[in-house]
Amino acid sequence: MHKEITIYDLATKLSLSPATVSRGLKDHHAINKNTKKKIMDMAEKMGYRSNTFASNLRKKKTNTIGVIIPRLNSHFVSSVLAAMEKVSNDSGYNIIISQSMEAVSKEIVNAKTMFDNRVDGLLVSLAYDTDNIDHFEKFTKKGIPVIFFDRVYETNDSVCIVIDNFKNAYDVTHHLLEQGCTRIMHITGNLKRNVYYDRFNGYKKALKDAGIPFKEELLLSGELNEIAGADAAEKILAMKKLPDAIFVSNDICAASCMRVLKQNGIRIPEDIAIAGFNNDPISRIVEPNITTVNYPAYQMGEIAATNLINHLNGVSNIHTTNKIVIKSELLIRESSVKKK
Amino acid sequence: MHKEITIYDLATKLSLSPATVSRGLKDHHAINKNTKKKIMDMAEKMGYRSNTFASNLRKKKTNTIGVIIPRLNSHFVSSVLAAMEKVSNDSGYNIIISQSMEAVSKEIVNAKTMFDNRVDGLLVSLAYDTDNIDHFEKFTKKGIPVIFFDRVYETNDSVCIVIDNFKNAYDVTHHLLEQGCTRIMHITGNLKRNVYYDRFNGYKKALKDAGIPFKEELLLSGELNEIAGADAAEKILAMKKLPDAIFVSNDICAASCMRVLKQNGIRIPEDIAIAGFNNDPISRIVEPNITTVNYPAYQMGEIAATNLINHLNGVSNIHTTNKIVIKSELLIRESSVKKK
DNA sequence: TTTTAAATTGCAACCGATTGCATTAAATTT
DNA sequence: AAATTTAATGCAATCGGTTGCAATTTAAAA
Repeated sequence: MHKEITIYDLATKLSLSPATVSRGLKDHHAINKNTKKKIMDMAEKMGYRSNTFASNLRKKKTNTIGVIIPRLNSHFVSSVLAAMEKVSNDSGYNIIISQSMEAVSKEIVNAKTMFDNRVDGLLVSLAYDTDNIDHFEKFTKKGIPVIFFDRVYETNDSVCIVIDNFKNAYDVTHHLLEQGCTRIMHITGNLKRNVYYDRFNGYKKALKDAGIPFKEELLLSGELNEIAGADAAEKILAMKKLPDAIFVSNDICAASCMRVLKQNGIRIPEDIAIAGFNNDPISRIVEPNITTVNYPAYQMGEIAATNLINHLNGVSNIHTTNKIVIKSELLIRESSVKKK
Repeated sequence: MHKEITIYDLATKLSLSPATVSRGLKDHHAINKNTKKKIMDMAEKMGYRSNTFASNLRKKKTNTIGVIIPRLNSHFVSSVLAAMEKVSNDSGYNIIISQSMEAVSKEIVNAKTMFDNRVDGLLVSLAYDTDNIDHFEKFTKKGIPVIFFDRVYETNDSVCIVIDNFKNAYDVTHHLLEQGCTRIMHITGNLKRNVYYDRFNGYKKALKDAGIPFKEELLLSGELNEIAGADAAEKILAMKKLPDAIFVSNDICAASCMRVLKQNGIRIPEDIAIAGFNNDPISRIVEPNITTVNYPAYQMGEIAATNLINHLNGVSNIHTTNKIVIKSELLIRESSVKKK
């Protein structure tokens, strides 16, 4: 357990002032080349490492980005985080992650922690039941940039990165209609949440445009996991009149639902066509492959992090941006195509 | 953008010394109850928030745990991280995450960053090609605890948290043998890595115990993703003599492989039995369900983080521990059971 | 050669919380 | 009433790097 080397040690060793050493280490223009070299070499030799706190304390900057996500349990979230981590890391930023566990209450606590930890910026995907973003106000008030992605809450001054959920859902529904389906069920999440709300509206609009009335009984809103998928299937099987298509807002749930349906003798897509959302790997592996919407998660993470960092570095200003919509598209696969 | 409130501001306002305020805020015993109350109230009222850096600088502690993982792209890693985040968060620790992208070179850089960021402790799952852990020496030299999990490197003084890969693989293979399979293929990852190496040995041992010689041609070592699974299937289909069982070291890969085999008319498990590893959700959704090994990822994350934090808090000492083996077990499902 | 400008380096005051030790006031004991 | 504890608070140094401004040295211009 050696003693930690500081710039003072280097300064003494080199008969220089700590100020010069400090500047030399960060390649300050006013320091002589040779002096710089000497400083660098000595730092290397003595195993010097900069003390982040001292630096942060003085500079009032942490080089840390906070990320708040609902839950770390899906391929989608993993991909987003993977991208954020990569971008941040490449730019010398660290990320600290916390899960709201889908609850505003926890989200509020997380936000406070991030605030107290003085993150330089924040990337947030909201919890299920978050219906206002007051708990992020203190950030903006202090000039700390906050970017929402995927699960967002749009206001005049919030910055959001999303896909066009309305359009995608419209496209999915439209596609199912084209296959001749008329009794299309929609299984989705909490309608308070923009993503599910928008998709629901896209679904309704497509029905309306096709002259088909929306039926309450064909809407199922709840969790969107494996278990919920199986439960949904049971409910469907118990219906008097079966749907001829199901549009699920999430692939895992869709796959699980499909599985139970198949086990009960329902043929996919002949009896019931199925479409999911996200392009989760599972959608490509189950049989039949599930028609879905390609949600560019990695790209979304990349864009969110890049924009935040560029803003922090003064390269660009996100406050001039209100919303970034990432391209996403329908992927038609076997589960929804009714052969002639 | 208000000015930040410090203990000096509080001190002035209350006509106390900063020292008293500092102690009062952390409930120091030598401070009068009423004084404490006054301090707390004023802190609340003025919107004081402690400056972590100043505190860290002084205390030489960051309350931050570093996590290095190969890649954030699997259900397994997500679950581990989810648990680590939860445990850390509940104990007032932050976690910073970085991905080695399966490369030692990056892992070394990540370790350095973590080191320079003065993490209080480190949780690591090694990259594909890491074959020594010298880059973590500086941590242990400084008394910073490092715990390896899943992908570990065992030495006398490293602390590892693992499952019994050898036994699990033995069990899987044994089970396949019991089903009457004799030509059992093994698809796995880089054999340099303990997990794959151990599984491979478990597989070989089971064969040996059954009096079946190991055949090089039945071993396929490479990546273990969706694409690799499909590729493996193609290779298998091209074999002169097909295997009658496949033991894949990863469910995603197994599912993908199975899918291609099925598309080519191979019946699972009749023609070829299949077993995977991890109990990824996908193994429960594809048809047939894949026999696999239940890898308690969440629990592993929990145990790793808990042990580290307990050590940091002086509740226990991990250095007396060498290895923790978590219980895991074979889950027999349709993909491997040859009906009579 | 003198003046002026440019290149280097140093001084010293921060940034905000923590803590060993000293001091003062109040409570107990003798 | 004097001596001894105990309780409560303050002093001041410390953690290590940063940065505005001054000082010094060196090079270029007059």
